Amino acid sequence: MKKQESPIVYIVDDDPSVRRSLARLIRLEGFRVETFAQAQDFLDEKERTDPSCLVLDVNLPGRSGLDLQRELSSRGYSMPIVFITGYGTIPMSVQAMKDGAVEFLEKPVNDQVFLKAVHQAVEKDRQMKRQYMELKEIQQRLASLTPREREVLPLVVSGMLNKQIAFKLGMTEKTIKVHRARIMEKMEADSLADLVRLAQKGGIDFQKS
Amino acid sequence: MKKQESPIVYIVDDDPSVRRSLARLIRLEGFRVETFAQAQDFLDEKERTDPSCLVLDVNLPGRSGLDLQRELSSRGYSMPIVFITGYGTIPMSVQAMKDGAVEFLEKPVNDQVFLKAVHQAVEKDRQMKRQYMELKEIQQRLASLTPREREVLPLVVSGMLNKQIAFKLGMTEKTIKVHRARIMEKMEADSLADLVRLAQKGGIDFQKS
DNA sequence: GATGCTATTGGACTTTGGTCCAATAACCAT
DNA sequence: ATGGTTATTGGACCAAAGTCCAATAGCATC
Repeated sequence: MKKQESPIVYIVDDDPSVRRSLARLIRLEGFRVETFAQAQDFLDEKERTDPSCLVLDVNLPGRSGLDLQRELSSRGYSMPIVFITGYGTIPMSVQAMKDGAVEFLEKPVNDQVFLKAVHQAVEKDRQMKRQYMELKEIQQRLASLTPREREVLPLVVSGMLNKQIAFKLGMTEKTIKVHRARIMEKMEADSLADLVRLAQKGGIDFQKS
Repeated sequence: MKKQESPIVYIVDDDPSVRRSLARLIRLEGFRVETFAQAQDFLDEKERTDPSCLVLDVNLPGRSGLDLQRELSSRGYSMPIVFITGYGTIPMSVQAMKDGAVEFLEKPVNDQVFLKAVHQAVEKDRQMKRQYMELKEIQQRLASLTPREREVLPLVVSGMLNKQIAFKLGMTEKTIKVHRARIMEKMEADSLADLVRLAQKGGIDFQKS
Protein backbone atom coordinates (compact mmCIF):
# COMPACT_ATOMS: atom_id res chain seq x y z
CA MET A 1 0.00 0.00 0.00
CA LYS A 2 1.07 3.50 -0.86
CA LYS A 3 1.31 5.94 1.96
CA GLN A 4 -1.87 7.94 2.45
CA GLU A 5 -1.34 11.28 0.73
CA SER A 6 -3.54 14.34 1.00
CA PRO A 7 -6.12 14.68 -1.78
CA ILE A 8 -5.24 16.77 -4.79
CA VAL A 9 -7.46 19.46 -6.29
CA TYR A 10 -7.05 20.40 -9.94
CA ILE A 11 -8.04 23.93 -10.91
CA VAL A 12 -8.69 24.90 -14.52
CA ASP A 13 -9.33 28.61 -14.99
CA ASP A 14 -7.97 31.09 -17.50
CA ASP A 15 -7.83 33.91 -14.97
CA PRO A 16 -4.47 33.81 -13.12
CA SER A 17 -5.76 35.79 -10.17
CA VAL A 18 -8.64 33.38 -9.69
CA ARG A 19 -6.25 30.43 -9.87
CA ARG A 20 -4.03 32.00 -7.24
CA SER A 21 -6.78 32.86 -4.80
CA LEU A 22 -8.58 29.54 -5.08
CA ALA A 23 -5.31 27.66 -4.81
CA ARG A 24 -4.41 29.50 -1.65
CA LEU A 25 -7.80 28.81 -0.16
CA ILE A 26 -7.59 25.12 -0.95
CA ARG A 27 -4.05 24.72 0.29
CA LEU A 28 -5.16 26.12 3.64
CA GLU A 29 -7.58 23.20 3.84
CA GLY A 30 -4.66 20.82 3.65
CA PHE A 31 -5.13 19.73 0.06
CA ARG A 32 -2.54 19.71 -2.68
CA VAL A 33 -3.29 21.87 -5.69
CA GLU A 34 -2.43 21.88 -9.37
CA THR A 35 -3.56 24.67 -11.66
CA PHE A 36 -4.09 24.83 -15.42
CA ALA A 37 -4.95 27.72 -17.73
CA GLN A 38 -6.73 25.57 -20.32
CA ALA A 39 -8.68 22.35 -20.52
CA GLN A 40 -6.17 20.71 -22.82
CA ASP A 41 -3.34 21.11 -20.33
CA PHE A 42 -5.35 19.22 -17.77
CA LEU A 43 -6.13 16.42 -20.19
CA ASP A 44 -2.44 15.99 -21.03
CA GLU A 45 -1.65 14.91 -17.49
CA LYS A 46 -1.85 11.24 -16.74
CA GLU A 47 -1.89 8.97 -13.70
CA ARG A 48 -4.34 10.24 -11.17
CA THR A 49 -4.67 7.59 -8.54
CA ASP A 50 -4.95 9.74 -5.45
CA PRO A 51 -8.34 11.02 -4.30
CA SER A 52 -8.96 14.22 -6.19
CA CYS A 53 -11.48 16.55 -7.73
CA LEU A 54 -11.69 19.17 -10.41
CA VAL A 55 -12.53 22.84 -10.02
CA LEU A 56 -13.54 24.04 -13.43
CA ASP A 57 -14.41 27.37 -14.98
CA VAL A 58 -17.27 27.02 -17.44
CA ASN A 59 -16.08 29.77 -19.77
CA LEU A 60 -12.69 28.74 -20.99
CA PRO A 61 -10.93 29.72 -24.18
CA GLY A 62 -10.95 26.83 -26.66
CA ARG A 63 -12.51 23.77 -25.03
CA SER A 64 -15.21 24.89 -22.62
CA GLY A 65 -15.69 23.49 -19.15
CA LEU A 66 -18.79 21.58 -20.18
CA ASP A 67 -16.89 20.08 -23.10
CA LEU A 68 -14.15 18.95 -20.79
CA GLN A 69 -16.72 17.36 -18.49
CA ARG A 70 -18.20 15.38 -21.34
CA GLU A 71 -14.78 14.51 -22.68
CA LEU A 72 -13.78 13.10 -19.32
CA SER A 73 -16.92 11.04 -18.87
CA SER A 74 -16.69 9.68 -22.41
CA ARG A 75 -13.24 8.45 -21.51
CA GLY A 76 -14.87 6.59 -18.65
CA TYR A 77 -12.70 8.77 -16.52
CA SER A 78 -15.06 10.62 -14.28
CA MET A 79 -13.72 13.00 -11.68
CA PRO A 80 -16.14 14.91 -9.48
CA ILE A 81 -16.39 18.48 -10.73
CA VAL A 82 -17.09 21.76 -8.97
CA PHE A 83 -17.99 24.36 -11.56
CA ILE A 84 -17.44 28.05 -11.11
CA THR A 85 -18.51 30.68 -13.57
CA GLY A 86 -18.62 34.39 -14.16
CA TYR A 87 -21.23 34.43 -16.86
CA GLY A 88 -23.27 31.28 -16.53
CA THR A 89 -26.81 30.57 -17.62
CA ILE A 90 -29.47 28.29 -16.24
CA PRO A 91 -29.22 25.83 -19.17
CA MET A 92 -25.48 25.60 -18.57
CA SER A 93 -25.90 24.84 -14.91
CA VAL A 94 -28.65 22.30 -15.60
CA GLN A 95 -26.54 20.53 -18.17
CA ALA A 96 -23.56 20.45 -15.82
CA MET A 97 -25.64 18.98 -12.99
CA LYS A 98 -27.23 16.41 -15.29
CA ASP A 99 -23.76 15.30 -16.25
CA GLY A 100 -22.95 14.70 -12.63
CA ALA A 101 -21.34 17.91 -11.41
CA VAL A 102 -21.14 18.20 -7.64
CA GLU A 103 -21.78 21.94 -7.54
CA PHE A 104 -22.18 24.91 -9.86
CA LEU A 105 -21.20 28.24 -8.33
CA GLU A 106 -21.25 31.81 -9.57
CA LYS A 107 -18.31 34.12 -9.10
CA PRO A 108 -17.49 35.55 -6.78
CA VAL A 109 -17.77 32.32 -4.84
CA ASN A 110 -18.40 32.25 -1.14
CA ASP A 111 -15.34 30.65 0.43
CA GLN A 112 -17.27 28.43 2.82
CA VAL A 113 -19.69 27.21 0.17
CA PHE A 114 -16.84 26.57 -2.20
CA LEU A 115 -14.76 24.60 0.28
CA LYS A 116 -17.74 22.55 1.32
CA ALA A 117 -18.28 21.61 -2.31
CA VAL A 118 -14.62 20.68 -2.73
CA HIS A 119 -14.70 18.47 0.34
CA GLN A 120 -17.84 16.81 -0.92
CA ALA A 121 -16.30 16.26 -4.35
CA VAL A 122 -13.16 14.72 -2.89
CA GLU A 123 -15.24 12.44 -0.73
CA LYS A 124 -17.26 11.37 -3.73
CA ASP A 125 -14.07 10.59 -5.60
CA ARG A 126 -12.86 8.47 -2.73
CA GLN A 127 -16.07 6.48 -2.85
CA MET A 128 -15.93 6.06 -6.59
CA LYS A 129 -12.30 4.99 -6.59
CA ARG A 130 -13.06 2.45 -3.90
CA GLN A 131 -15.94 1.09 -5.96
CA TYR A 132 -13.81 1.05 -9.05
CA MET A 133 -10.98 -0.82 -7.38
CA GLU A 134 -13.37 -3.46 -6.13
CA LEU A 135 -14.87 -3.86 -9.58
CA LYS A 136 -11.45 -4.14 -11.20
CA GLU A 137 -10.43 -6.79 -8.73
CA ILE A 138 -13.55 -8.83 -9.44
CA GLN A 139 -13.18 -8.47 -13.19
CA GLN A 140 -9.61 -9.61 -12.93
CA ARG A 141 -10.75 -12.77 -11.22
CA LEU A 142 -13.44 -13.26 -13.85
CA ALA A 143 -10.80 -12.89 -16.55
CA SER A 144 -8.84 -15.77 -15.04
CA LEU A 145 -11.73 -18.16 -15.70
CA THR A 146 -11.54 -20.50 -18.68
CA PRO A 147 -14.30 -20.32 -21.32
CA ARG A 148 -16.07 -23.31 -19.87
CA GLU A 149 -15.93 -21.91 -16.38
CA ARG A 150 -17.32 -18.62 -17.61
CA GLU A 151 -20.18 -20.59 -19.08
CA VAL A 152 -20.87 -22.49 -15.90
CA LEU A 153 -20.66 -19.55 -13.51
CA PRO A 154 -23.94 -17.82 -14.47
CA LEU A 155 -25.76 -21.10 -14.23
CA VAL A 156 -24.37 -21.75 -10.78
CA VAL A 157 -25.34 -18.33 -9.46
CA SER A 158 -28.77 -18.68 -10.99
CA GLY A 159 -29.37 -21.39 -8.42
CA MET A 160 -29.34 -24.40 -10.72
CA LEU A 161 -28.23 -27.76 -9.35
CA ASN A 162 -25.06 -29.35 -10.68
CA LYS A 163 -27.22 -32.04 -12.20
CA GLN A 164 -29.35 -29.51 -14.08
CA ILE A 165 -26.33 -27.59 -15.30
CA ALA A 166 -24.76 -30.81 -16.53
CA PHE A 167 -27.90 -31.69 -18.46
CA LYS A 168 -28.15 -28.23 -19.97
CA LEU A 169 -24.56 -28.35 -21.17
CA GLY A 170 -24.64 -32.02 -22.11
CA MET A 171 -22.02 -33.05 -19.58
CA THR A 172 -21.68 -35.17 -16.48
CA GLU A 173 -22.48 -33.89 -13.05
CA LYS A 174 -18.95 -34.78 -12.12
CA THR A 175 -17.51 -32.36 -14.64
CA ILE A 176 -19.65 -29.54 -13.35
CA LYS A 177 -18.42 -30.23 -9.86
CA VAL A 178 -14.86 -29.77 -11.01
CA HIS A 179 -15.64 -26.55 -12.84
CA ARG A 180 -17.57 -25.31 -9.89
CA ALA A 181 -14.72 -25.96 -7.51
CA ARG A 182 -12.30 -24.16 -9.81
CA ILE A 183 -14.66 -21.21 -10.08
CA MET A 184 -14.92 -20.91 -6.32
CA GLU A 185 -11.16 -21.03 -6.02
CA LYS A 186 -10.41 -18.52 -8.77
CA MET A 187 -13.10 -16.10 -7.66
CA GLU A 188 -11.86 -16.42 -4.09
CA ALA A 189 -15.39 -17.03 -2.91
CA ASP A 190 -15.68 -18.96 0.32
CA SER A 191 -19.36 -19.75 -0.04
CA LEU A 192 -22.04 -19.82 -2.68
CA ALA A 193 -23.57 -16.72 -1.12
CA ASP A 194 -20.24 -15.01 -1.63
CA LEU A 195 -20.04 -16.13 -5.23
CA VAL A 196 -23.50 -14.79 -5.94
CA ARG A 197 -22.52 -11.37 -4.66
CA LEU A 198 -19.22 -11.34 -6.52
CA ALA A 199 -20.90 -12.33 -9.77
CA GLN A 200 -23.50 -9.67 -9.27
CA LYS A 201 -20.93 -6.94 -8.71
CA GLY A 202 -19.00 -8.21 -11.70
CA GLY A 203 -22.08 -7.89 -13.87
CA ILE A 204 -22.79 -11.56 -14.55
CA ASP A 205 -26.22 -12.32 -15.99
CA PHE A 206 -28.22 -15.09 -14.46
CA GLN A 207 -31.73 -15.41 -15.84
CA LYS A 208 -33.26 -18.75 -15.03
CA SER A 209 -34.49 -20.99 -17.78
CA MET B 1 -53.86 -6.57 -12.56
CA LYS B 2 -55.38 -3.20 -13.24
CA LYS B 3 -55.87 -2.25 -16.82
CA GLN B 4 -52.98 -0.28 -18.21
CA GLU B 5 -53.99 3.37 -18.10
CA SER B 6 -52.19 6.24 -19.76
CA PRO B 7 -49.75 8.11 -17.51
CA ILE B 8 -50.97 11.18 -15.71
CA VAL B 9 -49.14 14.50 -15.61
CA TYR B 10 -49.76 16.89 -12.75
CA ILE B 11 -49.27 20.57 -13.45
CA VAL B 12 -48.84 23.10 -10.67
CA ASP B 13 -48.69 26.69 -11.88
CA ASP B 14 -50.42 29.82 -10.66
CA ASP B 15 -50.88 31.22 -14.17
CA PRO B 16 -54.14 29.86 -15.66
CA SER B 17 -53.04 30.49 -19.23
CA VAL B 18 -49.84 28.51 -18.70
CA ARG B 19 -51.83 25.66 -17.17
CA ARG B 20 -54.16 25.62 -20.13
CA SER B 21 -51.50 25.66 -22.81
CA LEU B 22 -49.28 23.05 -21.15
CA ALA B 23 -52.28 20.85 -20.46
CA ARG B 24 -53.33 20.97 -24.07
CA LEU B 25 -49.83 20.14 -25.22
CA ILE B 26 -49.59 17.18 -22.89
CA ARG B 27 -53.01 15.83 -23.72
CA LEU B 28 -52.02 15.74 -27.36
CA GLU B 29 -49.25 13.37 -26.33
CA GLY B 30 -51.83 10.96 -25.04
CA PHE B 31 -51.32 11.64 -21.34
CA ARG B 32 -53.95 12.50 -18.81
CA VAL B 33 -53.57 15.84 -17.06
CA GLU B 34 -54.52 17.35 -13.74
CA THR B 35 -53.81 20.99 -12.96
CA PHE B 36 -53.41 22.83 -9.67
CA ALA B 37 -53.00 26.52 -8.90
CA GLN B 38 -51.04 25.99 -5.68
CA ALA B 39 -48.67 23.46 -4.16
CA GLN B 40 -51.03 22.71 -1.30
CA ASP B 41 -53.83 21.62 -3.61
CA PHE B 42 -51.52 19.06 -5.15
CA LEU B 43 -50.45 17.74 -1.77
CA ASP B 44 -54.07 17.26 -0.70
CA GLU B 45 -54.62 14.61 -3.35
CA LYS B 46 -53.91 11.05 -2.45
CA GLU B 47 -53.54 7.72 -4.18
CA ARG B 48 -51.19 8.03 -7.08
CA THR B 49 -50.49 4.56 -8.29
CA ASP B 50 -50.40 5.17 -12.02
CA PRO B 51 -47.17 6.23 -13.71
CA SER B 52 -47.00 9.98 -13.45
CA CYS B 53 -44.83 13.05 -13.16
CA LEU B 54 -45.02 16.58 -11.93
CA VAL B 55 -44.63 19.78 -13.92
CA LEU B 56 -43.88 22.47 -11.42
CA ASP B 57 -43.49 26.22 -11.52
CA VAL B 58 -40.69 27.36 -9.24
CA ASN B 59 -42.26 30.67 -8.32
CA LEU B 60 -45.53 29.86 -6.67
CA PRO B 61 -47.50 31.91 -4.17
CA GLY B 62 -47.22 30.40 -0.70
CA ARG B 63 -45.21 27.21 -0.83
CA SER B 64 -42.60 27.48 -3.60
CA GLY B 65 -41.86 24.77 -6.11
CA LEU B 66 -38.57 23.91 -4.44
CA ASP B 67 -40.34 23.65 -1.11
CA LEU B 68 -42.83 21.26 -2.60
CA GLN B 69 -40.03 19.17 -4.05
CA ARG B 70 -38.40 18.87 -0.66
CA GLU B 71 -41.71 18.23 1.04
CA LEU B 72 -42.43 15.37 -1.32
CA SER B 73 -39.05 13.73 -0.94
CA SER B 74 -39.19 14.08 2.86
CA ARG B 75 -42.43 12.12 2.71
CA GLY B 76 -40.49 9.43 0.90
CA TYR B 77 -42.89 10.16 -1.88
CA SER B 78 -40.73 11.11 -4.80
CA MET B 79 -42.28 11.90 -8.14
CA PRO B 80 -40.05 12.95 -11.03
CA ILE B 81 -40.29 16.71 -11.49
CA VAL B 82 -39.96 18.93 -14.53
CA PHE B 83 -39.46 22.49 -13.37
CA ILE B 84 -40.47 25.50 -15.39
CA THR B 85 -39.81 29.06 -14.36
CA GLY B 86 -40.19 32.63 -15.49
CA TYR B 87 -37.69 34.19 -13.15
CA GLY B 88 -35.26 31.51 -12.13
CA THR B 89 -31.70 31.81 -10.91
CA ILE B 90 -28.72 29.50 -11.24
CA PRO B 91 -28.74 28.58 -7.54
CA MET B 92 -32.39 27.64 -7.86
CA SER B 93 -31.78 25.39 -10.82
CA VAL B 94 -28.76 23.80 -9.17
CA GLN B 95 -30.71 23.09 -6.01
CA ALA B 96 -33.56 21.60 -8.00
CA MET B 97 -31.25 19.32 -9.95
CA LYS B 98 -29.42 18.25 -6.80
CA ASP B 99 -32.76 17.24 -5.34
CA GLY B 100 -33.37 15.01 -8.30
CA ALA B 101 -35.34 17.13 -10.77
CA VAL B 102 -35.45 15.70 -14.28
CA GLU B 103 -35.29 19.06 -16.03
CA PHE B 104 -35.34 22.77 -15.27
CA LEU B 105 -36.67 24.94 -18.08
CA GLU B 106 -37.12 28.66 -18.53
CA LYS B 107 -40.32 30.15 -19.88
CA PRO B 108 -41.25 30.28 -22.57
CA VAL B 109 -40.52 26.60 -22.89
CA ASN B 110 -39.77 24.97 -26.20
CA ASP B 111 -42.55 22.46 -26.81
CA GLN B 112 -40.30 19.68 -28.03
CA VAL B 113 -37.81 20.06 -25.21
CA PHE B 114 -40.63 20.19 -22.70
CA LEU B 115 -42.37 17.09 -24.01
CA LYS B 116 -39.14 15.18 -24.12
CA ALA B 117 -38.58 16.01 -20.47
CA VAL B 118 -42.10 14.91 -19.58
CA HIS B 119 -41.65 11.60 -21.35
CA GLN B 120 -38.37 11.07 -19.59
CA ALA B 121 -39.93 11.90 -16.23
CA VAL B 122 -42.80 9.50 -16.76
CA GLU B 123 -40.40 6.78 -17.76
CA LYS B 124 -38.35 7.40 -14.65
CA ASP B 125 -41.49 7.15 -12.54
CA ARG B 126 -42.33 3.84 -14.14
CA GLN B 127 -38.91 2.52 -13.24
CA MET B 128 -39.11 3.77 -9.71
CA LYS B 129 -42.59 2.41 -9.15
CA ARG B 130 -41.48 -0.97 -10.45
CA GLN B 131 -38.51 -0.93 -8.09
CA TYR B 132 -40.72 0.15 -5.25
CA MET B 133 -43.25 -2.58 -5.86
CA GLU B 134 -40.55 -5.20 -5.85
CA LEU B 135 -39.11 -3.84 -2.64
CA LYS B 136 -42.53 -3.77 -0.98
CA GLU B 137 -43.14 -7.36 -1.99
CA ILE B 138 -39.83 -8.46 -0.51
CA GLN B 139 -40.35 -6.51 2.68
CA GLN B 140 -43.75 -8.08 3.06
CA ARG B 141 -42.17 -11.50 2.91
CA LEU B 142 -39.52 -10.42 5.40
CA ALA B 143 -42.27 -9.22 7.71
CA SER B 144 -43.80 -12.68 7.72
CA LEU B 145 -40.68 -14.15 9.31
CA THR B 146 -40.65 -14.91 13.02
CA PRO B 147 -38.02 -13.21 15.21
CA ARG B 148 -35.84 -16.28 15.18
CA GLU B 149 -36.06 -16.62 11.44
CA ARG B 150 -35.15 -12.98 11.03
CA GLU B 151 -32.11 -13.70 13.16
CA VAL B 152 -31.08 -16.73 11.15
CA LEU B 153 -31.58 -15.22 7.70
CA PRO B 154 -28.58 -12.86 7.68
CA LEU B 155 -26.35 -15.65 8.90
CA VAL B 156 -27.54 -17.94 6.15
CA VAL B 157 -26.97 -15.39 3.40
CA SER B 158 -23.57 -14.57 4.85
CA GLY B 159 -22.58 -18.05 3.75
CA MET B 160 -22.28 -19.68 7.16
CA LEU B 161 -22.92 -23.39 7.50
CA ASN B 162 -25.90 -24.60 9.50
CA LYS B 163 -23.47 -26.01 11.98
CA GLN B 164 -21.74 -22.68 12.44
CA ILE B 165 -25.00 -20.80 12.76
CA ALA B 166 -26.18 -23.29 15.36
CA PHE B 167 -23.04 -22.79 17.39
CA LYS B 168 -23.27 -19.01 17.17
CA LEU B 169 -26.85 -19.02 18.39
CA GLY B 170 -26.35 -21.82 20.89
CA MET B 171 -28.70 -24.19 19.18
CA THR B 172 -28.71 -27.53 17.38
CA GLU B 173 -27.96 -27.85 13.70
CA LYS B 174 -31.32 -29.51 13.37
CA THR B 175 -33.14 -26.43 14.58
CA ILE B 176 -31.33 -24.26 12.07
CA LYS B 177 -32.35 -26.59 9.30
CA VAL B 178 -35.97 -26.12 10.23
CA HIS B 179 -35.67 -22.35 10.40
CA ARG B 180 -33.83 -22.33 7.14
CA ALA B 181 -36.50 -24.36 5.39
CA ARG B 182 -39.21 -22.03 6.71
CA ILE B 183 -37.23 -19.00 5.56
CA MET B 184 -36.87 -20.37 2.06
CA GLU B 185 -40.57 -21.09 1.96
CA LYS B 186 -41.74 -17.74 3.31
CA MET B 187 -39.33 -15.76 1.15
CA GLU B 188 -40.41 -17.80 -1.86
CA ALA B 189 -36.79 -18.42 -2.74
CA ASP B 190 -36.18 -21.55 -4.76
CA SER B 191 -32.44 -21.62 -4.19
CA LEU B 192 -29.84 -20.17 -1.89
CA ALA B 193 -28.68 -17.91 -4.71
CA ASP B 194 -32.19 -16.58 -4.93
CA LEU B 195 -32.37 -15.99 -1.21
CA VAL B 196 -29.12 -14.05 -1.27
CA ARG B 197 -30.49 -11.72 -3.92
CA LEU B 198 -33.81 -11.29 -2.17
CA ALA B 199 -32.12 -10.50 1.12
CA GLN B 200 -29.84 -8.03 -0.58
CA LYS B 201 -32.72 -6.20 -2.24
CA GLY B 202 -34.56 -6.23 1.06
CA GLY B 203 -31.61 -4.58 2.77
CA ILE B 204 -30.49 -7.42 5.00
CA ASP B 205 -27.04 -7.03 6.57
CA PHE B 206 -24.67 -9.90 6.31
CA GLN B 207 -21.19 -9.13 7.59
CA LYS B 208 -19.21 -12.24 8.31
CA SER B 209 -17.83 -12.86 11.76
C1' DG C 1 -58.51 -24.38 29.64
C1' DA C 2 -58.26 -24.98 24.69
C1' DT C 3 -56.20 -23.32 20.53
C1' DG C 4 -52.58 -21.52 17.77
C1' DC C 5 -48.10 -19.75 16.90
C1' DT C 6 -43.27 -19.97 17.88
C1' DA C 7 -39.21 -22.37 19.08
C1' DT C 8 -36.78 -26.30 19.80
C1' DT C 9 -35.08 -30.97 19.05
C1' DG C 10 -34.80 -36.01 17.56
C1' DG C 11 -34.52 -39.91 14.15
C1' DA C 12 -34.16 -41.80 9.70
C1' DC C 13 -33.04 -41.25 5.08
C1' DT C 14 -32.01 -39.01 0.47
C1' DT C 15 -29.91 -35.74 -2.29
C1' DT C 16 -26.50 -32.65 -3.18
C1' DG C 17 -22.07 -30.69 -2.90
C1' DG C 18 -17.18 -30.98 -1.97
C1' DT C 19 -12.57 -33.54 -1.76
C1' DC C 20 -8.73 -36.54 -3.10
C1' DC C 21 -6.56 -39.22 -6.47
C1' DA C 22 -6.25 -40.53 -11.14
C1' DA C 23 -6.81 -40.80 -16.11
C1' DT C 24 -7.60 -39.46 -21.11
C1' DA C 25 -7.73 -36.29 -24.98
C1' DA C 26 -7.41 -32.00 -27.54
C1' DC C 27 -4.81 -28.07 -28.44
C1' DC C 28 -1.08 -24.72 -28.42
C1' DA C 29 3.54 -23.25 -28.06
C1' DT C 30 8.48 -23.86 -27.51
C1' DA D 1 8.07 -34.08 -29.59
C1' DT D 2 7.47 -32.44 -24.97
C1' DG D 3 5.24 -29.67 -21.67
C1' DG D 4 1.30 -26.68 -20.19
C1' DT D 5 -3.49 -25.48 -20.20
C1' DT D 6 -8.17 -26.83 -20.81
C1' DA D 7 -11.88 -30.06 -20.72
C1' DT D 8 -13.71 -34.19 -19.46
C1' DT D 9 -14.82 -38.18 -16.61
C1' DG D 10 -14.44 -42.02 -12.94
C1' DG D 11 -14.35 -43.92 -8.13
C1' DA D 12 -14.48 -43.56 -3.31
C1' DC D 13 -15.89 -41.11 0.42
C1' DC D 14 -17.35 -37.42 3.53
C1' DA D 15 -19.92 -33.40 4.79
C1' DA D 16 -23.81 -30.58 4.30
C1' DA D 17 -28.44 -29.73 3.27
C1' DG D 18 -33.12 -31.07 2.57
C1' DT D 19 -37.28 -34.12 3.72
C1' DC D 20 -40.28 -37.04 6.01
C1' DC D 21 -42.68 -37.72 10.73
C1' DA D 22 -43.01 -36.70 15.51
C1' DA D 23 -42.64 -34.57 20.04
C1' DT D 24 -42.21 -31.02 23.84
C1' DA D 25 -42.67 -26.47 25.82
C1' DG D 26 -43.57 -21.51 26.35
C1' DC D 27 -46.69 -17.89 25.52
C1' DA D 28 -50.58 -15.23 24.09
C1' DT D 29 -55.25 -14.94 22.93
C1' DC D 30 -59.95 -16.03 23.13
